Amino acid sequence: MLRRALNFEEQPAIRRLRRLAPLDNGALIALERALGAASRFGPRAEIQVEGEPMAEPRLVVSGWAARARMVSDGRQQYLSFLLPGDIIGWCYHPDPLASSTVVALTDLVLCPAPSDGPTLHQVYAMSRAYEEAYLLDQIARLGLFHASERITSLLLEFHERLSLNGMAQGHTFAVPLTQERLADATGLSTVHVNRVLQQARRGGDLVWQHGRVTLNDPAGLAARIGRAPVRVSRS
Amino acid sequence: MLRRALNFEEQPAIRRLRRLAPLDNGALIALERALGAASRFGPRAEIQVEGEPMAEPRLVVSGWAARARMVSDGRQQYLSFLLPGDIIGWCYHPDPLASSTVVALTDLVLCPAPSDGPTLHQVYAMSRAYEEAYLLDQIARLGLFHASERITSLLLEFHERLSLNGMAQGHTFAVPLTQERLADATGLSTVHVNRVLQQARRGGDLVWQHGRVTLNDPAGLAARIGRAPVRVSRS
DNA sequence: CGGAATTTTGAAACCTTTCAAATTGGGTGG
DNA sequence: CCACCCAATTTGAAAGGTTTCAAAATTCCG
Repeated sequence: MLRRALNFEEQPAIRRLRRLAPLDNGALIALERALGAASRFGPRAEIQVEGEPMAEPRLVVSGWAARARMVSDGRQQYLSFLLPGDIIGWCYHPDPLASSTVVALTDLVLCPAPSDGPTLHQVYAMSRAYEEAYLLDQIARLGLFHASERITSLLLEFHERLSLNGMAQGHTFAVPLTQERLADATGLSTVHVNRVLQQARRGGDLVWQHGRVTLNDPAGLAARIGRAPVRVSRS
Repeated sequence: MLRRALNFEEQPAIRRLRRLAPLDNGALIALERALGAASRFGPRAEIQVEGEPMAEPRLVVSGWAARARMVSDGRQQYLSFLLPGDIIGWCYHPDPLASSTVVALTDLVLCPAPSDGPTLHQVYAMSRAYEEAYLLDQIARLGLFHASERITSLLLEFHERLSLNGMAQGHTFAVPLTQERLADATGLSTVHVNRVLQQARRGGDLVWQHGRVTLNDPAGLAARIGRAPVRVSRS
């Protein structure tokens, strides 16, 4: 039992939630119980479909997903990424319709997001604020940046978020995305993503091998594109 | 008194809020009182600054504002537009920091957003949901669309929103933006916005004169770019 | 080991930006 | 009411970044 509890608190999802706001015992118990009701999805599974009623809110336990908009000719734009510890479908109004499709990018484990008590509401509110801030970053990325800056900026976001939930090892972290998906996120063509990535590697900015990325100088890259860490609350 | 009350309900801001959710008498009274405490800003006034603590939530009574990200070299990207009836700074977590700068684009009148009772909370939740949906649209616009589609898409958004709050007359509505600002919103250069707009006029898609836009066939334009009206709730 | 998915390459076409200058338009003061 | 000025729009030409298409090379997985 003790072992299990320990393991529980080391889960990236729980780590993230704890960093957003202090969790009391009741919240931790509710979360541990919710984890027991987790369900599993394969890559390309659609967790939520744009325009359809939203399901109950869920917590990403492990794996990556993306919010996406698709257009008729098959192209798609990733709006944001959902990583372990992120919340899907938390809503403040009745009868909500999904404003985006959510698709699993890897094997994905979700569990119900327990909503007992004000502590968890607090945490979800923080989570929501971060989510919105990253949406704004994504707009600035697409509207203001060139190809290589877009990719740098997105990788820095991954690094920041994966550091928060304990999934980064220093400047290294797993990115389970193909270049095609990176293109869907950055509004570029796959071919161009490939070329820009090669240039970044040759320039010594990063190493990308076997699904793992190492940013050689995250702070330097951030400075180069004028990026500051995302903050949503004073405390 | 009766006259005043009538005028009150015809304000675009109030019209919008009423469409989001039914307002009970208490809410209407609170709103009318809040309008009495309105304050006025000139173009370029900064209502909120990215990274600084957020002020109390406010309601846009009249005029246009934009949420923006700026970079050091003076360029800026508009993230979204704030029109009469929109809410600025409504937040669900404590000690919030602004994740974007809000700047007045015209003469702007704001009033405190009253927060008495569940009715108004409901309305603000709906407003928030729309705001997020339009942010997602903006991402898709920048990531997926070509110049002319971006502009069309944005004008359709304006038309939709200004219809909701009663500020559109059929297919015609005021757009108090210069081409330079349209460029800031669409991630294009001013020069290119100019050329695309000329083409749209010559193609008979729209008329833009004296700050007023007429879309000759909104539904046709929407179909051309695959746009559906934004919906956030089933009801 | 074989087959599918992913990454890589080349060259040409395309869209968009940049720069600089001319033109138009709107508002102000004389 | 006209002259003037500043802001906004318009124009041209050249440079630049990105896409497209098609095919080759590589990697991954069963």
